[in-house]
Amino acid sequence: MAQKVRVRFAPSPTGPLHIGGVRTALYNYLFAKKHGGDFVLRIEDTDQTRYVEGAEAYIVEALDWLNIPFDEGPGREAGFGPYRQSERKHLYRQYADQLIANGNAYYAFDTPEELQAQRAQHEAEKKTFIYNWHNREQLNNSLSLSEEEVQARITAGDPYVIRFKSPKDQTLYLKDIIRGSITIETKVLDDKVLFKSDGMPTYHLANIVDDHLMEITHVIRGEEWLPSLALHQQLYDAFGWPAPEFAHLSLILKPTGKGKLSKRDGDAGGFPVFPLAWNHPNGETFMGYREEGYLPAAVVNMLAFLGWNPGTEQEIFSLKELIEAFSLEHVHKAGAKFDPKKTLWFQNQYLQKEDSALLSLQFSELLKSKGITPSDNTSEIVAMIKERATFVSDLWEQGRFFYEAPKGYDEKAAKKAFKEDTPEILAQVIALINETEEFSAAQLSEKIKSWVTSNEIGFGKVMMPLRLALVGAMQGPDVFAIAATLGREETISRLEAAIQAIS
RNA sequence: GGUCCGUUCGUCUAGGGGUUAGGACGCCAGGUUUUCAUCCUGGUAACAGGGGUUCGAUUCCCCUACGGACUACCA
Repeated sequence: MAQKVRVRFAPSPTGPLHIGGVRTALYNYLFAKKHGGDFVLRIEDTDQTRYVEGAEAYIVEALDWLNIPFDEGPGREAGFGPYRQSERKHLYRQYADQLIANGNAYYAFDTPEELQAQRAQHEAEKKTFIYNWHNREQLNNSLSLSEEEVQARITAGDPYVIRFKSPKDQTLYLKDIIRGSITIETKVLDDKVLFKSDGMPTYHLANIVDDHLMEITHVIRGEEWLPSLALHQQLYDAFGWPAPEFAHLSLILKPTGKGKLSKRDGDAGGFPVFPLAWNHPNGETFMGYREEGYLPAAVVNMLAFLGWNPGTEQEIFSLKELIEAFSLEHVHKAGAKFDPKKTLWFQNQYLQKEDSALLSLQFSELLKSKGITPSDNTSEIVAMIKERATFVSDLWEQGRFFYEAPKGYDEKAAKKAFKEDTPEILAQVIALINETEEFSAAQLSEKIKSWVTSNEIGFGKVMMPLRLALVGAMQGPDVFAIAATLGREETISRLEAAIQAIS
């Protein structure tokens, strides 16, 4: 079959996109690109009551930030639109009618209250209420009522829904790319509502109609849809349409404890659960990977490996490599616990790979926010300290001594490094520095080291106070490199300050 | 409760009838760096349990346990 691969990501705009959703989008994207296909974004907003302002824009922005943009969707028309189900409203009714006409669906007049009462009663008797073959003749629908009465009630404007007529005795053999074959007896299925009394289709109907109309070839979605697969397959059959292939992704679980990852886990564990920060209209706020300083490629790489693996031992993958290596057959069946520590590791790997000049642009912004004018050599400074950082924001703690003289000295280190003879030694170092023609790390290193050796002073007595005087703590890159970057004048000034502080 | 899905180191996972059950994160130890981090080397640690099938099961089948999803005129 030479049909072009078309997949869709179909979120409901009820809030921000959680990383589980992001992963579903990512797998869809990777699959589409691997097969030279299209990645469609469809907004499933058939439930008007749950619509949240800004959610759709958030989804679009998140996918763009992550570099997994959709080819088609709201604002990116390609002949299959509109891409919001609310804008496709007029399409669905005729399909529901078609199913009634061919005997696969029926009208039901039961009110929500009546159904609620049925459920309550069944529960009291420890039974499960299922609306299907076993009781639909006793309920209020076009299967139990006469044709005249049905017509009369519809004409009178009685509210009704349209339900799928699930067959009694059929065994369904369903296929899932990840899970293999699944067997279902239709007698346990209920007659799902396809069309609501408010004139909107439910997810089930809209989903099948849209996937068919949009020529979707592969449905890659969350595991929560697995129980609906039987219905969906029956719907395709009832319409006489070829069904797409299905792949159900397992869920992302909490790092500790039981259950799936929820938006609250982020606050509890101190890690983001959303790609972008989100301010809910109701006042709730959630942090995002972008705002916490994660690189989008790191987030994508981490997410890709949550439930999938390439079958090799490589773990760092560019988006291009992911597309190349991705396959649904290698998606793990079991749910994966989310690991914030591993995410940090991915972030660290990507920061190290990031170009220092590029990072220095962001670091410069950070410096400005602290009232510091970035120097011309910011890029070289970043190159020196980035291996100690995981985020751009770490660069400040790792390199602040390049921009301001130490305000004090680490107590423990000072106790160890600053001795009685330290002022004398530092004074001699200053003298040495003044003699150095070219103030470079190499020259400085050469000069001071040979002086230490020939005078048998001991490296600890020189190097430790030197570092402490320049940095304020026992950390950072090579002391001579620091001194060279600081410049002759600043270096001497800091050494003099240290002498002052000790004496 | 019912239906469906799942179960390999603490975590993400590879493997798949005969392997010293491999890698990564984390953790621990050693080395390099006269600091710290990096880096390198090594270590720790797993086939949920019970029955089959088989010469042989971690791998195939069944049961149990545990985990998860679903069970709305939500998606």
